[in-house]
Order: sequence, then C-alpha cells, then structure tokens
Amino acid sequence: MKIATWNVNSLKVRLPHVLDWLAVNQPDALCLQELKCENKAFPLAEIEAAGYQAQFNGQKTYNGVAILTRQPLTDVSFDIPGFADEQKRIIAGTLDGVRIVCGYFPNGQAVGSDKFAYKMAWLEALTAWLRAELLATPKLVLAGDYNIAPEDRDAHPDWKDEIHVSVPERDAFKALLGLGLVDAFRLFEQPEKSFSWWDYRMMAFRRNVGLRIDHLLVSPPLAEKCTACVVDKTPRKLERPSDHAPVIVEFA
DNA sequence: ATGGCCACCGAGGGTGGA
Repeated sequence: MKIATWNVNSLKVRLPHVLDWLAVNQPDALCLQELKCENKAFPLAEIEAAGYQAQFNGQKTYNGVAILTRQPLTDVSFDIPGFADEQKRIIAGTLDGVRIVCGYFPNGQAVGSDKFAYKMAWLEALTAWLRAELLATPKLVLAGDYNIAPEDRDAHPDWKDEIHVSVPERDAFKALLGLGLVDAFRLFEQPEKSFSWWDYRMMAFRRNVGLRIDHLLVSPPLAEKCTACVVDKTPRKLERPSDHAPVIVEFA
C-alpha cells in the first residue's frame, strides 16, 4: 500500500499537477490539504476521470482537506469530534483496514498569538481523539501538513522564526509520538537537509532553505511493514508549484 | 533596505500563509 500527503495550496490552481502526479505515482491514497475551495466547487469529475474517488471537507478561501483513493474509503469522518471549529482541517477514512487521518494543522502565525493558542488547543484535541481512534483501529496513518518541524535537523539554519520550531509545538509533536506513532520518514536513511516546504520568496527552493513540516506518522503495526518513505521534490520544480512537496510512504 | 512570493476576494489593496 502506498499513501501520500500533499499540501497543494489551492486545488483549483494545482489540479493539473495533482492529476499528473497521480498518473505517475499511482498511490492507493493521496491526502490533500489547503484545498481553498468549497465542496460544491470540488473538481470531482476530473479526479474520477483519473481513476480516483474523493472524500472532501472544504470551505471557502481557507483550509480544506481531501482523501483521494482508488478503492472506496469507508467510515469517513469529518473534523475533530467534540472540538468546536469552523475551520475544515480534518478528514478521515478507512482503507483496507487502515485508518487514514488527513490533517491540515493550524499555522500558529507567531508564538504567543491568539492563533498560536488555537494551534495548541487544536493539537491537544487531535491527540485526545487519536488516542481513541487507535484503540478502535490499531493500523493508523496520520498524514498531513503539521506545520511543525520536529527536530533541529528538520529546519534550515536560516529559519530564524520561532514558529514551527518552538518548544510547545515540538512537545505537541512528541505527544503524538507518545501515542505510539512513529515518524515514517525517520525509519530510513535520509539525505541531510531533507525538507517538504520552501518559501516562494528568496529563491528558497533553489537554495534548499526549507522546513520538514509535512509528515506521515504511522502506528506500530504499520511501522513494522513500512518499506520506504520519501519526499518527492519533482512537483516543486514545475511552473507555478505548490510551496509544499508530496511525501510518500509505502507498506509491504 | 527587516521584504522580496503566492492565492484569495473582488475590483484595489488587505489578509493569510510558513
């Protein structure tokens, strides 16, 4: 099984990239974030023509998540139960016994801001919900744009801001690991300075000044079967790219 | 020089992203 995550920064703009990427990579599931489109504007026909089904949780202008699959997704759920939130950041579904949770974690803007407080509350609610989800479905993947670089090696030294690398954010990431989840990327040897996001400005991609903030955390039964996890920088080199690259995990 | 880019909305510059 092959599962990928990709923050596309507008599905409308990036649809050609997504369709090309599906054709080349043929994942069993592709988790998308930052759709920036309402459900009624979701490009379902184009995705179905590419041989994929879609479940989506969209809103106007901001946020929005989807899971594309070749086979039907079951037990689809939306948002974090019991966490009052206007922002569409979570969709989950089950594929061949694997619970796939697709999340667009809050940015947080600046440490100490209102948006940072929202980010931390959201992370706490997510962690509590996943604790229960893992009991119900021991095979689980948490895929998405976490907006957290978990360790120093996940942020280029030129990243001077606190946001995405602060202690509270990293502690929240560790709390997810505390559920038993494993960072699939770190199960394997990786190049130094492996990132998944590069600022559009300052020629950041060409200089590889980035952050690794898109992750695939997997539960122990899946970690045992994990055979590969890579960042695919190919789409970031295209004209008018997303600022994020897809990350792919494979299981035997 | 403390911002440079991109997408959104909506009709121009403001907001948010990371």
